Amino acid sequence: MKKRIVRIKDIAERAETSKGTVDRVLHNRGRVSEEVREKVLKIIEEMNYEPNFLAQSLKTQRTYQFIALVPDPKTDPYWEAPEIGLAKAEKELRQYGISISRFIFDPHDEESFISRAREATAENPDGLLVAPLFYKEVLPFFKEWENSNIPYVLFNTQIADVNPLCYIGQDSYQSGFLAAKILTFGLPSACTMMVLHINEDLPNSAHLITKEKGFKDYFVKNNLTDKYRVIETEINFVQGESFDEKFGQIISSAGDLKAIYVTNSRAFEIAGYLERNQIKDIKLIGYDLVPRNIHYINNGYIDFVINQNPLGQGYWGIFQLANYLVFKKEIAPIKFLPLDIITLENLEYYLDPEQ
Amino acid sequence: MKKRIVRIKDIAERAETSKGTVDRVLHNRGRVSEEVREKVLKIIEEMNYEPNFLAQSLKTQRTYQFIALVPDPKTDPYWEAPEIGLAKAEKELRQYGISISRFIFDPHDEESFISRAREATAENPDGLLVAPLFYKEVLPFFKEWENSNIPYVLFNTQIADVNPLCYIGQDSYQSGFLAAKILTFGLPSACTMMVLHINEDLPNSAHLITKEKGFKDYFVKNNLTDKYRVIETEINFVQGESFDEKFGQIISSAGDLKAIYVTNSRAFEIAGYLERNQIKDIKLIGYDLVPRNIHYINNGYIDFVINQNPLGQGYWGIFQLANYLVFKKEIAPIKFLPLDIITLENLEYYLDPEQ
DNA sequence: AAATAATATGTGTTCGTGCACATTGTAGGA
DNA sequence: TCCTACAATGTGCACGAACACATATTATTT
Repeated sequence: MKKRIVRIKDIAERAETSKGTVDRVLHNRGRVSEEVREKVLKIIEEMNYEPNFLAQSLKTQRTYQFIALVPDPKTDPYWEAPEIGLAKAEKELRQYGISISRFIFDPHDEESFISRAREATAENPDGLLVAPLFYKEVLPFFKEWENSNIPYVLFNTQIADVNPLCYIGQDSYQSGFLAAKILTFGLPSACTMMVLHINEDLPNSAHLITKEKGFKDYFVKNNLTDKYRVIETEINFVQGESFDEKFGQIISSAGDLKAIYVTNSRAFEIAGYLERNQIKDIKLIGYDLVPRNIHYINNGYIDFVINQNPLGQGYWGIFQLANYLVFKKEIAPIKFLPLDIITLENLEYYLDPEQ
Repeated sequence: MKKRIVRIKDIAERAETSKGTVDRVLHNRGRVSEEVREKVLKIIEEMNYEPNFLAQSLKTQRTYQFIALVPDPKTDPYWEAPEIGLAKAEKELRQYGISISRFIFDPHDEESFISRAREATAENPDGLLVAPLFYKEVLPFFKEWENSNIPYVLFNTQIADVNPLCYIGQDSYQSGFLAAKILTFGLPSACTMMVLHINEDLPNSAHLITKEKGFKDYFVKNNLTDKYRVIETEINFVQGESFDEKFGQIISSAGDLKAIYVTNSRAFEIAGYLERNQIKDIKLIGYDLVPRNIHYINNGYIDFVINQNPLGQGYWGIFQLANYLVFKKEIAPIKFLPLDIITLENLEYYLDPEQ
């Protein structure tokens, strides 16, 4: 069952022509009579020719510059993970001539995003990976990139009605829906649950609203609105201010509160509060394996987190660009990463970055 | 920041010698004076030479034959998934000269395993991927493979005190532990839980015993033995026999039964029973996304499954062989795949085989 | 000292592809 | 009829590594 590799030379022989001509047919370089062209195409089909990727890549020595337009990891530990994924992809893809430049912006500063995006565009890269945190600000760049035919991959934040090469991330709606399911599973009796947005600029964060909607819809779709009361709260945690006092008031006015669903990776703020006040009968669910969340999973104040796999988002984002540009694969426009449910007992298996 | 690729020729120039000599140093082919050898090695180090994998692979045209010694998918749908993973790895690795032969055995017949393993060994492959279901029978083959220096990767069933290239699969103990956690989370009140082994030859299935131990230990370690009663049952489901009657008796004699933990992928047998008898207050947790389990997750009779990611096991198994033999990477001796918790609300994201 | 053996080092071809360049073929204009 | 223009086709080199083979250098024997 030894599969003989079909080479350009083999095709040329069968077609009674030379490898130059076959090459011209393969790459549509013209200067081939229609008659020969068809004959060669037919034989290519028949012999099931597949270009030898190794030889191709060795010969052309083509290099690809990708740019990752991502938030500064120093501002929020969440953004450390995509960088790890980027680095992993970079390492694996270097031998194919792919290099990745980072253009780092401040996730709380639109202006910094705009100037970094300008710089990135000026570099005229072969592909872009973008965390499009600022909806309004990023739109004109999409246009620009489309005009210059630069494929761009979006991750973390899904944006409707644009045409990226693909989106990589989670289904925000469904992740809210899942959070509701888990909490309901653990709280068979009627109670109050809270959706909590911490330190977020909500009008600019459509995906958080989508999570909240998914969470609330779970109760509607399962006819549980009479049993559970869902309240929504926003809170800003400012260093130095008395968070505990502020949040204590919120809790005491919330009635029979038994569960809190934090829509971003800052569940550790609440876990800290619960620990300081020795509150053990409020279930807490949040997002992401950032170090402080891991700490509170380990000591039991966070019950579950949903892993958004930010590492995988960075990794797959770059890989999709490579798949498209280098390996010429078809790319599905959306790659939803799984909604991993993580709790103390399966935590450690998600910490291995090798995965 | 353009990284100039370092070639053998570059090293030869810097060392004032020829590429032939550098090549001899690189491959320890001898016939090089100690003096030159050291100089070349030093320069290789200095210039940070990394062989161009593409050129290497193109030139050598080395082919690798891997053999997958796996159970017949026709006997149990669980075994369909590793085959999909194998096929995926095969496709990605074909261009590196890797081919995979399947040696399929009957998972209920030791003899068929032995004869397939004999045949596989006789082929003298470059690497083996084995599901070592039969502990006693597989041991002598490990010896043989080690003597012939054939690396072998184990998956699905972990075996102690042998030296595979690596093991790929789950931590059975921890998965039982996790199952107990989930059920306890959903059942805050005291009740009885059942560990159920369906159609299994227990003495030959150490990993199922390990799961059971993990499950039971959860209650011990969390001081819950007074609250929850855990019972253990084995049942064989034979086509045609009245399963419902047999199982009905088991249930009714079990007292306040509120949860069943099925240790293999056959939770669907119980789900079917629960559906036929319209029992809705028994939580059911099992393993794996086989089609019939998916069916019962969708209609609510299975609450959770833990995904053993059999597809990933096949995929990674082959990839580890390739990483070791072809890409010369270091291989960690154990690769535990995550304990994915799957329920209706996040099911679909685990069904995409592309992941 | 010359012949031979043994060791050390250098050169050239090959893998499959892409592309530059060389060659052949043919039609049309002088 | 010869020359030119241009389309059609063929040839050869390069990419980086591996290996066979050729050549140079030194050591050993006669």
